[in-house]
Amino acid sequence: MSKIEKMVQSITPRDDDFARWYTDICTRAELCSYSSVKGCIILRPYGYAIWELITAELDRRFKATGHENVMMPMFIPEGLLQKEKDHVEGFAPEVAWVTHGGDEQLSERLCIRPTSETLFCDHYAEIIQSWRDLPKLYNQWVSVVRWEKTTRPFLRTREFFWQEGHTAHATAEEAVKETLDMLDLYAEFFENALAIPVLRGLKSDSEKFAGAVQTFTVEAMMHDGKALQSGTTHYLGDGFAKAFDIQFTDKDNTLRYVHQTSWGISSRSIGGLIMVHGDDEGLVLPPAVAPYQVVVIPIAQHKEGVRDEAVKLVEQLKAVGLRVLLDDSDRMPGWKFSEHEMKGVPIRIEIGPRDIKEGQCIAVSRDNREKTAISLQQVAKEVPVLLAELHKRIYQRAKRNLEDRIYDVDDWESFVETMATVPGFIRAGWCGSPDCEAKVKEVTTATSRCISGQDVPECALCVVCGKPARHSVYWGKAY
RNA sequence: CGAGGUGUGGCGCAGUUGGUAGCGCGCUUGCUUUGGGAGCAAGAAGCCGCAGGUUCAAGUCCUGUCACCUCGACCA
Repeated sequence: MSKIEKMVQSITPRDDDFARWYTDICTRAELCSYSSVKGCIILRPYGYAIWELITAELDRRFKATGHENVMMPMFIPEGLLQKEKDHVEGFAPEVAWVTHGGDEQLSERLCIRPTSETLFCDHYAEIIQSWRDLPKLYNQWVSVVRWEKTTRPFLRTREFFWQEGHTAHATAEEAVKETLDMLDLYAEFFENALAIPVLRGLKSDSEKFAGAVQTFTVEAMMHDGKALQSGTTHYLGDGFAKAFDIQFTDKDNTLRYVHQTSWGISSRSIGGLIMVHGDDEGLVLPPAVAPYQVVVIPIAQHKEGVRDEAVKLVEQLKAVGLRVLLDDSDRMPGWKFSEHEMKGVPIRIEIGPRDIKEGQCIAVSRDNREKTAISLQQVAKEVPVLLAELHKRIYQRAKRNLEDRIYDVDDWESFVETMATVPGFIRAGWCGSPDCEAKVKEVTTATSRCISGQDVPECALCVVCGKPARHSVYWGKAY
């Protein structure tokens, strides 16, 4: 069997079967393994390292905007979950229950948190007395459980890892501002850390969070044109406060209910990274969340001086704060190239006897495989530039993919036709009626991804019923 | 929950009319190699998902059961 055949075998080509390509990358790049429980994955060291970098990037942003981390229990007593009517209706079908402690049946069953609004509310009712106690800007990094029927690594798992922010404010205005500020923070994170451009907007009533007044979302487009809801922020109003009796004495000595928000980003974002940037060679990681930003591969390292030069190179790069791996294993160089491409390492540096003679090394960018010869004295200066350029390139490529595949359509027939034949989003007017929205879903399987913040032109009509449009909506098929 | 499919070394698979398990990759050790997945040699590793049944004899046939996969349905 030829070498080329071997390489082709190792991973399903992206355009042949996107779904298989995706799961191939998950396992071949050693991000995760399937566990013995359906829908629960094992995050392997490489996958977990990416998640750690994602959490570090986000956590830094949360702290900088005044949020504090806490840790709530993982169990919610049934009675507590049921306090807010819409909330329990939304989540009840997919919660896992604990019914026994040892051999004894519990007097009240406990659900394993699918999300923690109820726990935070219960706690807030206890600790919030005065306007001086507000705002409460809490966040937690935990896993939650939702008993999904169809599961896929990272994209939809029964247990997943996330952060959930929960805040309580004295006024509605302040809570709404928090909701929008966090939406902006999420969008900035996706663009600057993950190099993923997003659309941000409001969810329709049928798509919003159970118990929320308004849900905002950042939606990303995957390489195959499907949408991935990547982060949501919810304005909860005072509905939870009333259900949980979270009141405070305001400056004018009257009792008021708090106004709340919640917001989350999950390990699903790793799935987004794969599906936005990956190619037939494997993963492509943006430098900010790459466990190794540079891999140094010595060629013929047993030869005089090669390993020493490689070690010096690594030290230079580490000294400027880069995450660097020296791959001095006894594999063949070609094997190492393929392996680190599979893992999405942004920059590979080759250094062999030939280069050392020239006083240089060869840097190869993962996304375009372009080779640059760099003088050994200049690596610490040049490599960060290459990393920044790579980030910019993969962001721009993803942005073109998003923008080129948004279609403006104003009649129902072309809407159905476009949705059936062309991958991507459709931007079209919507009257706001749930019936029209439901019809889109029924006929095309696409859903309203978000309502754009832009004003609707006077003349615009609902693409379904033809009545005057109240919103401009992005429609698409979603993961 | 409906329809279909698959369970055999770590992974991917073969196993014919029933006769007591094999291939590729990977793994271990040694030597030679090293600029796109190296070569040679010697090794280790499987009661064939589980439980019954038929048979002199079951990976293979029958019954039951469990798990997983695909497509639907479902999925704040």
